[in-house]
Amino acid sequence: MKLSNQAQAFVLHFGEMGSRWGFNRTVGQMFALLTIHSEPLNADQLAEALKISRGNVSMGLKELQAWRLIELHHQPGDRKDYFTAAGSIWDLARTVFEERRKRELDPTLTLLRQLLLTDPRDEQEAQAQEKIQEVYSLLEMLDQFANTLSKLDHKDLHKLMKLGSGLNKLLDLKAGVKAKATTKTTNTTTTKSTTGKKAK
Amino acid sequence: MKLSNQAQAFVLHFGEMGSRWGFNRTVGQMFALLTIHSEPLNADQLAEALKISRGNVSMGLKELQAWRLIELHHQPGDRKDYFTAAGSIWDLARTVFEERRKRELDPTLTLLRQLLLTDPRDEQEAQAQEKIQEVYSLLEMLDQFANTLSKLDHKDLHKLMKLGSGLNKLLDLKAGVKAKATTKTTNTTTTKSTTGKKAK
DNA sequence: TTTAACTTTCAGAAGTTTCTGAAAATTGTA
DNA sequence: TACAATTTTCAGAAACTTCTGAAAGTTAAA
Repeated sequence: MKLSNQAQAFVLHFGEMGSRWGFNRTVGQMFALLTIHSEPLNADQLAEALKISRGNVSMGLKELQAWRLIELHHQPGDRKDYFTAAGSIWDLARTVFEERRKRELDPTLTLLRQLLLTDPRDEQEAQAQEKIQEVYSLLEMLDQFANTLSKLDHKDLHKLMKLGSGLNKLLDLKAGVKAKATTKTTNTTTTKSTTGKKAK
Repeated sequence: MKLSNQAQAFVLHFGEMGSRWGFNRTVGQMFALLTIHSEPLNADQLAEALKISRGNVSMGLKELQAWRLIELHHQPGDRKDYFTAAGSIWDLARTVFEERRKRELDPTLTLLRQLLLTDPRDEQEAQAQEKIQEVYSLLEMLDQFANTLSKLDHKDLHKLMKLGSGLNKLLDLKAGVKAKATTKTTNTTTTKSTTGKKAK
């Protein structure tokens, strides 16, 4: 398994960034590699390509399975386990999204809900309670929003893409007036579609 | 500085979660404390309340300032620096959001854009390129979306909250009467989940 | 059965991040 | 200016995370 420069750069970058998205460097690399490589890969291939130990690969695969980001396959006449990324890019992004929501947002909401149940004992606590309520409202909104987003299918996603930065317009549309033209000119960075081909 | 149970719970939780949102435990705690405490606090008070060293507080404050999440104040006749959270909860959330986008999404978009410039040298690379294009499209969409969201003011936010999970309706609304010819096949792949416990 | 092909586990090593506290730097007042 | 109040820095210690590789475990086929 020799990686092209392209694949190498992609994989290394997702290793660094991966830690931001909830998994460690090698898990991020493994996921990136399984994502750009269309053929299934086995543990030895991953270990060789990423130059990491076999044991590390085993642990990484376990974690990626816990995240439901990879799928196990078998090749006829070969006892090795082969893996691919589970589903389309959008499926993967959605899974990461959803999983993080479960892990990061839900526990916080649970705690805040609990804190809001006890009555404040003095002025100080009353003010704190108010802040907690605000945080709670915001996070709950985010949670619902994420929930809705993650339920969208591929088609809806494309609609949303086409709307682009038109969210403002949508808000106006739904809410009626709002004449206050804040001149929010969302400057849309234009993609240079280099490949010519429209992405599959 | 003695924290109420309520404050204690809030602060500790945000310490744990904070690391997910891009800063470390104590920075998360400091931020949480400054957020629920309505009065400005100085470095010594933070150190005492959170039981951490003075030096650590200094570093944490520096980081919070870099994130533009806190504000410096002075009390007449007191040379100490006092800090409060910068703005409303929504302002804070937006700042965190925006800052993370800059740090996490933008570098990735830059890299992917670069990768898309070089022509694939074989079939394998062509397929990889396609995947990269897909990832790029998705992330760019997210980026624009986040960008739009972070520009919404408090009022728009409340509208959005009221819409709640009505995003679907909005999508239908905007896209015309496109009949539901597309049956939503929401869950595509069901992984054979061995769902082991997360490794210790 | 037994064996060989393969995967998983886990103790300790290596690497990384965070924290402390004493010393250095900065600042305001007299 | 001198000094005291305050903040910042940073070397090393402590805490935490990740990685390796040998050994244990599992499985399929002979």
